[in-house]
Amino acid sequence: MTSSLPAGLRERKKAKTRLAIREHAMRLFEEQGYAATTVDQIAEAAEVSPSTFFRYFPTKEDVILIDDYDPVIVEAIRDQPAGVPPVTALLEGMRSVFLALTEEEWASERRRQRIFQAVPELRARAMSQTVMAIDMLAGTLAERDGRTGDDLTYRVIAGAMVGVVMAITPPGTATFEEGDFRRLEEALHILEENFRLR
Amino acid sequence: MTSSLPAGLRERKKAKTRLAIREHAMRLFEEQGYAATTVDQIAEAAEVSPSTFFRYFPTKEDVILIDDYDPVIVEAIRDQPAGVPPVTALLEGMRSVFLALTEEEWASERRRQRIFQAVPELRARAMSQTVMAIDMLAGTLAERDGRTGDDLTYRVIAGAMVGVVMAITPPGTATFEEGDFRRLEEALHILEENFRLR
DNA sequence: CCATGTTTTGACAGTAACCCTCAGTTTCTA
DNA sequence: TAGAAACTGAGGGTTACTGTCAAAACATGG
Repeated sequence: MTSSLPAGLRERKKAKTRLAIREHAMRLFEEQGYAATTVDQIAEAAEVSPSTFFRYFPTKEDVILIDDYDPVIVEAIRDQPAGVPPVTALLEGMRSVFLALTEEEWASERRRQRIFQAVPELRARAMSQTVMAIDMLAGTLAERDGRTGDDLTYRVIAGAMVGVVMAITPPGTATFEEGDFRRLEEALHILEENFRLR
Repeated sequence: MTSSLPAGLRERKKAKTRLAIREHAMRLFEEQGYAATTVDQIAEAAEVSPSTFFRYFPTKEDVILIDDYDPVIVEAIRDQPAGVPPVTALLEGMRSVFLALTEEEWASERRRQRIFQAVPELRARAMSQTVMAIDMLAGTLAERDGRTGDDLTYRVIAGAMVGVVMAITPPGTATFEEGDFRRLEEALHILEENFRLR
């Protein structure tokens, strides 16, 4: 999932530059804080010009906000067997992706999350990113059943799932990781039993 | 809900200034677009200095993002009779607030929403604001039952409700208004019937 | 190996949001 | 009515972000 075809020399260099910028940015954010770190500093540390920074990342926020796992989760959901109902397909898809992460990837993810939590501005954008995932998930679930993503049923299920994930992520210490899966399952059971209109 | 006690002269003048800034900002956003409108223009139109603008609103975004209805909804939920289950209390609380809005208030709300939709930056912040409402709703629901807002049950219900609201708000044309209530009820029924784990 | 076109890059300048300080004025309180 | 406290206006400084343009690095056909 990480290794891709080397394609051309140009592509490889680009990927390298991109990684260098992100790595140095994360380090500087941790050392000095997000606000105190200027784009110029990141650019200098990564040995590129500030304008190059903005060619790779449209905003300073994006250098840390970019999430690589969304497309992978979509794939995993698509791979669930046909009989599995939507909610279960969602849950199992997420589970399979997260369980496949290496310890290194978890560590990197935790670093990101820790920086998010400390900076309200970033937290806000991360949340809105999560909300946008509703569309994607609804589309994937609908497709599995030969329907379109406009179908209210799939939008509702995807929305509820995303809502629950956000709700059970503890406000302060939140880093969605392995142990949190048990809580998600518990939450879904609670929802199943308590979501009664009358 | 709009009229408050005049308190002192100072308070009244402050409220007036605040309203003037918001009104002129909305007008300019509609006329020239959000990005093309500078804070200086808004300040001049409202006849205050730019620094005064920032004393009333921490950022340019906040001038349009501020939502007056959250505390009102909380009140309405609190006012639901004791026997009513959480999901219904939520729904009925929202209904009572929205039905009480005057046509003028709906019009103003629609203006806000229309500007949101056009500007991705604002949409993002509006969403994250909605997500933050989960905490508030969970707390209110829990309190009704003599529990604390940490209780997973209430967090899950509030999260699912907020997720569903966001999911059924159509991506493009969205302005959450009167007719959308029927859709919310429909969505909740769908969730009730289809949220089965196996 | 070289000539061609495409992509990436860095320097520079400009705009606008945002923050701070310092007077001067207005409003509240005793 | 005097002093305290808050509000206001002006100006300056920092930084994120955009655009242009020429130079350099790379890919490709002969």
